[in-house]
Amino acid sequence: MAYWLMKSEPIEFSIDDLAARDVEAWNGVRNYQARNLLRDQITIGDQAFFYHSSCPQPGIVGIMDIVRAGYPDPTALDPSSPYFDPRSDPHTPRWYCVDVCLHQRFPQTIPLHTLKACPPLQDMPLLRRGNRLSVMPVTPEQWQHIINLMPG
DNA sequence: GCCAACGTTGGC
DNA sequence: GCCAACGTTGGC
Repeated sequence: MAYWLMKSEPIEFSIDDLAARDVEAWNGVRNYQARNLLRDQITIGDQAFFYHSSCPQPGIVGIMDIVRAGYPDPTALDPSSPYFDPRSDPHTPRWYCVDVCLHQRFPQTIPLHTLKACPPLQDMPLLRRGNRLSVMPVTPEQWQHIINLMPG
C-alpha cells in the first residue's frame, strides 16, 4: 500500500470529469521517470492525490484509488489519440498507464500555497523548484499531514 | 504572456 | 558521450 500524487490540467481532465466515471485510465504520461513509477511501482490498493495544475487555483482536489496496476498505454499506439507516439512498438511497450477511480472529492481545494507553507511537506518533489514530474511518490507522513489539512 | 527549469533530441 | 538547441511544464 503506497501513496502517490498525480497531476492533471483540469482543462484537460478534472476531478469533476473523474467523478462522472466509474473507472478511468490515467494515460498520456510521456515522461520516463513517471513511466517507471506507473509500470513498476503503482499497484492495486494504492491511493493517489489528484492535483490540478496550470489553472487559477493549483492544488490537491481529492483522492483516487488505484484499481489496476500498470499496463501498456493504448493511446500511445492509437494514431487518432493526441497522445499517439509513432515510435511506440506494440511488442515492446514504451508508455504505461494505470486505472483509477474517485475515492473522495475534497470539499475544497488544498491550494499549492498552503502546501508550501507546511514545513513537513518541504521534501515533496511537488514543491521542488522546476519540478515537472506528473506522477510522484508521497510518504505516509506527508499523506497524513495533507489529510489533516482538510477541515472537519 | 512571461520565463525559469528541466527533459529530449540530434549533430558531432 | 558531450552539449547546444529546442520544446514543454507550470507557477505567477
